[in-house]
Amino acid sequence: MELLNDSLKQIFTQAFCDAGYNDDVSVNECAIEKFGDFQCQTPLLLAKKYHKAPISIANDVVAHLPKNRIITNVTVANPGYINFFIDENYLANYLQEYMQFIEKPREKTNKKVLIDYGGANCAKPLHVGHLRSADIGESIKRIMSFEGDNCIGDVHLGDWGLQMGMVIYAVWEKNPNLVYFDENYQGEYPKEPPFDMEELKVMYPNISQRAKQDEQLYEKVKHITFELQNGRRGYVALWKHIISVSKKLIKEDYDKLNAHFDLWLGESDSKKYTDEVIDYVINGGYSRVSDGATIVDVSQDDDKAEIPPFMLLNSAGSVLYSTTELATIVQREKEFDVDEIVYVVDNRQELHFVQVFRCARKIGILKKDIDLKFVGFGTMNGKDGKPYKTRDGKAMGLDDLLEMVKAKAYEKVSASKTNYSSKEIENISNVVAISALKFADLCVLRTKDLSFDVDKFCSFEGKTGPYILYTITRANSILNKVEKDVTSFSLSKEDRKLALCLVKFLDAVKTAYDKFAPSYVCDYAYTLANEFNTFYAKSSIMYEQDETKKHSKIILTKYTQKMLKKCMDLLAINTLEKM
RNA sequence: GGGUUUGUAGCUCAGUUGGAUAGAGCAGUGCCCUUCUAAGGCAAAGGUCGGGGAUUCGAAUUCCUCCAAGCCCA
Repeated sequence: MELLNDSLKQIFTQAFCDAGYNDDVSVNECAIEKFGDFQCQTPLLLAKKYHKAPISIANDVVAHLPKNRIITNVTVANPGYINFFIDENYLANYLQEYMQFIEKPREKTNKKVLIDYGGANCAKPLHVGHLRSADIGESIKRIMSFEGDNCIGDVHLGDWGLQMGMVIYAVWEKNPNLVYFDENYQGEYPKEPPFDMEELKVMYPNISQRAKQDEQLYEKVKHITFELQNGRRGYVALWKHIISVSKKLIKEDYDKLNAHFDLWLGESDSKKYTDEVIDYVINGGYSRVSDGATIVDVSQDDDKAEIPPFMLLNSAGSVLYSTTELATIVQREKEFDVDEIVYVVDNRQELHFVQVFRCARKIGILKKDIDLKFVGFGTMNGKDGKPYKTRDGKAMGLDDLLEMVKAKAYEKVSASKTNYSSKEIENISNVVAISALKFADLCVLRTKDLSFDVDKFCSFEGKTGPYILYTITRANSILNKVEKDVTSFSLSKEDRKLALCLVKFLDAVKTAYDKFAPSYVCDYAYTLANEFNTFYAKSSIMYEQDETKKHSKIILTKYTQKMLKKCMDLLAINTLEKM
């Protein structure tokens, strides 16, 4: 279908052309509502080029506007704006077509995108820092899919670090007689892990805490990790158990946030490509040795400041985080044949990724020109402006936060609605809590740091997730009480604002797509909900006497409900039928 | 020290390639539930857009400079 923006642009381009101005024309929303739905500011931009007053250009153009059924009530305002409204009959038809159009799946783009947005560490519980990556990444994946890209989400677990050594130590401490610790053991290791999920949960925090004060313990853990990475059989077997139990735990947490990954790979999975990468770099002559470390220079002439070299191997000859990252890119090309990789990670990692990306390009290890995108997000800060920590200096656990918000929601639901069963109250408060949390996280522009504030996440009024959910339930409530299959539709003056808002959905999604920023979808959802609530308060729908008017209002209600659900789906936030 | 990001209402944040009167939410004020869910609606109030300079018909937006903070690298 031809979108309104394109039609408008076409009409104005024609008019400018006929009036003798062969230029790029743009049409945007009118800044002042009473003057029009849209406006064209192009005369202001052309004044200099044609040495003419913008107002006279505007008048010229208006005189040449081609006949059409879209634009009405055109006016020219100083110093040279062309303001106009959209014809209501046209809008009514357009809206109906539009609602059908967005239901249909987009044409596929042939672009295969891998989105890296988990980053949880095995054996460590998720904390508030993981919230943004999961929320933003999942939404970006859905937005890109909506626009037709073929998306794969990878959790990219941290499964190769010191925390693994800590857990192995904890297992040893509990039972040093297990076969995993017998160096002479040659046989098969047990299939069942020697611990369950609940036990695993406390192992890392316990040892981590103690290792901070106990240097001997810390050294032991480091040694275990070293032995694990060098392939000690018993440790590797135990490590596999830790990974599998850990994945279940982590999946539970991500499920709560509605973040669903297609791939459950970790840092260790790219291990098989690291030797190849190292050979490629060294034999290709791309590296040099500096202070014992093997590095690759990645600075460019046009850099304002010198970008530090990419480090392939440290002075001890060990593989580094950056090397693993490079190997992961190679893995993603070989195994998944991706065209683009999107990294949804904390802004603070930008330099690291710039080095990795540059190194990958410089050494030419990739077969095709993969688009490597750093999509950084701001840090969750405490009220002091520094990365958020609880009183005992730790990042707040995701579970603790969830419980707090849920308790607040529970209080609210059970206080206001007495006729709900306890099960319903439980379910409603759960969905409300998650929506509050996710929406608060998503509605701030991705790149900005955001201040962590429990009260904000617990707020259910105003520009919040629950407000959107509430609006949907209000619409549902009406739709459940009226005749549903109405078809006659015409727009009255008072309802045109809601209709105009509905047809802006695709613009919002497009912006979100271009900027990798779900906040534009949040913004749109809020504006639409707000518009609907105004419409709701102003007019009685069930009791409307005029049949045509009533039918039209029902259809608008249905459209709004659908659209809001669609937005929430793109944000990966669950909605409710009633609350 | 180098780089980078940010500074907009009391607080948290929007602000399209420079455009008309800088917008929301929260907090606070005043209204609106015998009609569809008041987690709502309406109205008013709240601003030297960090300071100063430059560019021009026109700057929160571009440039320069200074101030303050965060982050990364050393």
